[in-house]
Amino acid sequence: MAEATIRDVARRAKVSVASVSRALNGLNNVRQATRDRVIAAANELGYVPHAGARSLSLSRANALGVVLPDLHGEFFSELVRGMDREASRRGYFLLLSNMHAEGDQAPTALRAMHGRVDGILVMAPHVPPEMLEQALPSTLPALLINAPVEVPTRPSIRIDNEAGAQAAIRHLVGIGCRRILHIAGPEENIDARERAEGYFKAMARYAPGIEPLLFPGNFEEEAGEAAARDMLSDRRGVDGVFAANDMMAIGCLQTLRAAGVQVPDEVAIAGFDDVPMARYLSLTTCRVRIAEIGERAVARLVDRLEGKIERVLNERHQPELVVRGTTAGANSDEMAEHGL
Amino acid sequence: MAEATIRDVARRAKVSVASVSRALNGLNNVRQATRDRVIAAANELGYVPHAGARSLSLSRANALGVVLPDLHGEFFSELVRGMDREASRRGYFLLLSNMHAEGDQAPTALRAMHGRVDGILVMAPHVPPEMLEQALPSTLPALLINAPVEVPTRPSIRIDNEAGAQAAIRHLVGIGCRRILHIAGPEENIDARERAEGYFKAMARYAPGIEPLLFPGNFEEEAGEAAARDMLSDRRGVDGVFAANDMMAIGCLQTLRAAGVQVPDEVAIAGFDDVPMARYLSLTTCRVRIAEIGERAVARLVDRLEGKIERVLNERHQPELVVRGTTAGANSDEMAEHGL
DNA sequence: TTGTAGGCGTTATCAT
DNA sequence: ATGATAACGCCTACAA
Repeated sequence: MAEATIRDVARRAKVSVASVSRALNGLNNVRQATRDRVIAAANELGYVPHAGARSLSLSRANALGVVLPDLHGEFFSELVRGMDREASRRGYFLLLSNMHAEGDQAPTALRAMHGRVDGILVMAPHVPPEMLEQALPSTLPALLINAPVEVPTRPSIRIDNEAGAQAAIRHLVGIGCRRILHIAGPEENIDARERAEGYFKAMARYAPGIEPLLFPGNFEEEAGEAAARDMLSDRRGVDGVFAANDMMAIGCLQTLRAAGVQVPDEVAIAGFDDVPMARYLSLTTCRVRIAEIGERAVARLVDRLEGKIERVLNERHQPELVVRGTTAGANSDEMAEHGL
Repeated sequence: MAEATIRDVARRAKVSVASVSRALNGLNNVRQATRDRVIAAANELGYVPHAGARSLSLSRANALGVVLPDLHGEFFSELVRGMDREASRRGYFLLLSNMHAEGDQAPTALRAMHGRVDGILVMAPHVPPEMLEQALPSTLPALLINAPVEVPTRPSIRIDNEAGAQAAIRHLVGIGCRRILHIAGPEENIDARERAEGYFKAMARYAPGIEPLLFPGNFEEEAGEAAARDMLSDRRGVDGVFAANDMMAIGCLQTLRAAGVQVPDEVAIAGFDDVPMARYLSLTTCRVRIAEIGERAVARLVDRLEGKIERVLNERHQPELVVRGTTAGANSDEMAEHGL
C-alpha cells in the first residue's frame, strides 16, 4: 500500500488535516480527546510525516550540507563524526557530498543542495577563494573550514598552522636540532602553505643564521620516504625534520630507521595532525583535534541559523604540541610504554 | 533578496512556468529560441531549482539515508567513503545519521528520513532483528549491513566472519601454533559472535583435541592489553593469539612486546579488519575491504530503486588473510612446509 | 477548539 | 510548442 498521508489520518480520526497537524506537532489548541483520536489513528496507519513536504511548507529542512574534498581516512571520519555528534544534538541531519578534487564539481554540488539544507559546511583547502565565493549560493548560510583565504564576509574556522609549526620548530631547536628540514605539503593547499610559512618564520626566530631547507611533498607517505632517501644520499648535516603532516613524517621515519639512522639521536622528527598512528610510532606532532573542529563548525552554523549573532567571524583552532619518542630521546616514558 | 523561483524565471522570460521547467530539464518539446530565453533569464536571476520542491513533485529525492552506529575511525570513514563514491557516481546524495548505540533512536532516525530519501542503508551489528524489522518503514527500500540475522525479506551484505576466522586459525596452526587464544568481541555484536564461532570450528578442525581458550573483550585496545596481562601472569602455554579485531590484537601485541615476549617467536598474533595501522605494526590480519562494502551496498540499493531485480539477496564479503610479521617472522620455513 | 483554503516550488496532464 | 492548472504532503492564517 502507499504511504499513509496526513489526509488518511484525518479521515480515520474524523477530523480535519489541520487538527491532525496540530495534534501531532504538539500544539496546545487541541482538545485532549481529539489529540488521542489522532494519535491512535496515526499509529494504526503507521503514519510517518513526509519530511520533504514538511520542509517545503516550513521552508526549513533541518539538514546541513557538508561538502568535503576527497579526504583521507582519519581526517574525514573525525571531522564527520564531530559534525554528526553536534548535528544530532541540535536536531539536524547531515547531507554529505564529497567533491572530488579535480573537478569543478563544487558549484554543482552546492547547487544540488539548494532546497534541501538550511546551511552548508564547506571544506576546501585547495579551491581558490574567488571560485569558492562564486560557487556559494549567496543566500545559503555557509561556514568555511580551512578555506584558502578568510573571506571576510563568510564565517570560517581554521587551524592555526603557523602557531603549530612554530611550536614544533621551537621544540626541535630546544632539544638541540639546528639544520632542520621541512617536508612541505602541496602548494595549493592552504594548510601546507601556512605550515611552511610558520617553519620559515620560526627558523628565523629560533635558529637565526641557519638556512632553511625545504623538500617539496604532497601529504603522502611516499613524499616522506623520498625525503628520507634524499637525506640518505646527501645528509647535508640535517639533524631535524619537520613534516607538514604525519603521514610524510611517518614515511620519513620508517625509511630512515630502515637505513639504520637513529631517531631521534641522529635525526629528530616531528609531524603535524596527530593521526592515531602517530602514537603507536611514538611520533612527536602537532595535535589537531579534528572532531572538535567539526563539532564547532556545526555549532556555529546552527547558532547562526537560529538567529544567534556571531562574535568572532574567523575562528582559529590551536594545535597542541605532543612530544613523543621521535624527538624525546631513546629512553622516554612513552617509548617504554609502547615497547618501541 | 529571496531566492528566485521558477515563477520569477517564467516572468522574466515571458513564458509559463511549464515552459521553464521543460526548457531547464532538457525536454525536447521547446523551441530553441524559447529555451535560450529561459536559460538567459535563469542565469540573470541566479536561479537554482529547489530540490525539496522538486522531489516532492517527483516523489523522488535522489538521496539515500545512511544509518550507522557510533563507529570508530577507520571503519566509519572507509565505509562512508565507499558509499559516497558510488552514490555520487549514481547521482545520489547521502543523508547521514549516526544512531548512538545506547538509545532506541533507531526508529526515530528512520522515521525522520521518510520523505527525504529514496532508500536507506542500515548498519546495526548490535540491534536485535525483531527490533530492526519493526523500526524499518515497510515501504522504504532498505539494505542491511552486518545485521545480526539475515532477515530473509531484506537484502543484506555481510562479512564472512567465519571464513576469515577459519583462515586465520588455519594459518596459525600452519606455522606451528597449538594453544591459540581467542580474544573475543562484544557478545551482542554479530561479527564478534561469528568470529568466535569460526574460531571454535576451526580449532576443532585444524587443532583437534586442543581445548579452545577464550578471553572476553569488547573490540577496544584495552581488552587486548588485558588479555596480554592475563597471559603474562599465567601463560598456560599459549603460543598463538587470534583477536576478533585489529585493535585488540594491537593492544595485545604492544603489551606482550613491552614485557619482553618475542612476537611471533614465542607467541604469534593475528587480528581482523586490516586497519591501516596493521601494516605499520606488521600485524597479520583478515582484511576486510570496507570501502568496497560501502560501494557495493549503495550499488545494490540504487539498482533496486531503479528497478533492477536482485539475484542474490544476502551477499557475503570475503575477507582475505594478510600474512605479516606477527606470524611470519622466525619460522617462515614452517609455513612453506605447510604450503601456506 | 475546529475546519477551510491557500501556499511552499516543482512537475505533469491536458488543452490549446 | 505553449499555457493553465492540478497534484505532491504538509503547515498555518483566517473563519467559524
